[in-house]
Amino acid sequence: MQTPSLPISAIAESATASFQPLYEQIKSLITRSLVSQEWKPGEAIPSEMDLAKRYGVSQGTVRKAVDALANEYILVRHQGKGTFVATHTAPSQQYRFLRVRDDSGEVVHPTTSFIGLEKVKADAGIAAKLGVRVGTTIATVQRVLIFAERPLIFDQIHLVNAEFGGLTMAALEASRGSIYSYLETTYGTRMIRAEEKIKSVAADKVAAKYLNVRVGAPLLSIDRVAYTYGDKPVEWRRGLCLTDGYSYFNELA
Amino acid sequence: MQTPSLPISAIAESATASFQPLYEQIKSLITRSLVSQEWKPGEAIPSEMDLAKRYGVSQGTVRKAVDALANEYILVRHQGKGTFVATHTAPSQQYRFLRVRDDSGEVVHPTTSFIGLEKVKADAGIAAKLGVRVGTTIATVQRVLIFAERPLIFDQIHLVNAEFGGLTMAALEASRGSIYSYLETTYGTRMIRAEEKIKSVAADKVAAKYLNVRVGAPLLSIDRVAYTYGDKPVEWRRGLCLTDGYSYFNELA
DNA sequence: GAGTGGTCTAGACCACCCC
DNA sequence: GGGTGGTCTAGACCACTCT
Repeated sequence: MQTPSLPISAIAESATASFQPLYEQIKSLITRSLVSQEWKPGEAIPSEMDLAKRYGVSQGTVRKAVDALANEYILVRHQGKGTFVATHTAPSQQYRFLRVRDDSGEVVHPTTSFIGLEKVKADAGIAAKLGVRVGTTIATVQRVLIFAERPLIFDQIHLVNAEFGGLTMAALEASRGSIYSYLETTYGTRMIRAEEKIKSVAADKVAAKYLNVRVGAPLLSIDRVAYTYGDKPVEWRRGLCLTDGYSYFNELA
Repeated sequence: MQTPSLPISAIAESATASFQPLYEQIKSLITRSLVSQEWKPGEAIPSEMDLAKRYGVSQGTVRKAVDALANEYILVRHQGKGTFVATHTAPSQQYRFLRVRDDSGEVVHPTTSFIGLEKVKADAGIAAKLGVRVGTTIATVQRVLIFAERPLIFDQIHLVNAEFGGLTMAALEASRGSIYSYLETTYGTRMIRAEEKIKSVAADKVAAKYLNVRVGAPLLSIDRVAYTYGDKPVEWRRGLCLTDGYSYFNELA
């Protein structure tokens, strides 16, 4: 059969000029359920057969949609068990976006030392990066990441407060893990993607103090905007990183 | 039918303990033809139906293998025309691995100024990175990349000479494009993947001279090993990069 | 054994390109 | 019109997990 019973959005879809494959529509529908937290990080989603019935398409089409989401690390498949909403809480996933490793390529798990948390009003620069109005309340976290006893990264992390109300220093310190895993378990918001801009800068007084180097020492400045489901930006951070014995690793394909 | 006529390698395969899906085997067979240059960069490979007949599998299985290779930018599909071996020669692909853009994210196409070419014997460090024996002849190219009239990157590029015999300054200068597109058209060797290690360093005398900055200015040091078909390393380079008005962009997923 | 995802096949029709 | 890749379906069997 070539013309399947169409999913809910199909009628609206066919009215638009741009053609969208069925599996893309299914992908959007699944994403919608993730945004609405029908299925939360760590939980199993319905089986492929069930989803096929629900959306009125074949199992193969659901499979293609799930394949795409699994490639983006939004879902995770486990043969014989089911398909799960991806999570940052597993130890191996705690620092999924951290590309700094020791020079040999060995992954080093850092510990965190929190410095402070304050709520500020967004200026034009940060408002643009986070897609909010100027003056929106932003939570700013300062911390140092320590690799093998050495302070290596000084982070300033800016979060949209509306998304993460009630964030406190005490809670962060108690969480003892990565910020992302805390935000995920507490607010159900998972970072699925990020963009980084890297520069080489000289250490200023503040960075020099926290990283224990002289003013003027060369550091990596790593700017990051992180996005949650539906490509919504929710975090902007700047990390200043010492690269003495450590490097930023990247794969190009 | 569940048991298809098996591809050539299947008998050997079934004897080994590790199971490999058919489409992975097809992928290897296609890769083998790329390594042997049966199909060269820019050329079309046989249609999916033809490949299916050739390997004795269904079109769907060939499709899955080609899908994987297309995702790795090793092959490129064109609906209605065919599937082609990917190439670095198209203008948009000339600088596929170059992640330096101006701060707004705009792609800037640099021009090249070659400084010199010499052939040297590999020391232990470079031999390890390129997977060759110590003492193997290496061609070392020095150049500066110029972005909007400004010298921004000073590169030292090391190539396995055996792979690229007869490389001359004159040929490089005449090529007027990226090194990769020259190597690809001249030697049929295409870079399919690369790994970079980034540090922040202070400019030394040489870099300061070529980049027109003071000694000690902070620069990105970008180390790269590039691999061709079959994950064979053939190039190691170090670029020293000014990040004044420009940044290194990265996508994390 | 029942249920899940993983692989493979066979055949249909669509969208695109070129003759 | 004929060939190419792109989408979708239907059904089979395999591999893994849990009970």
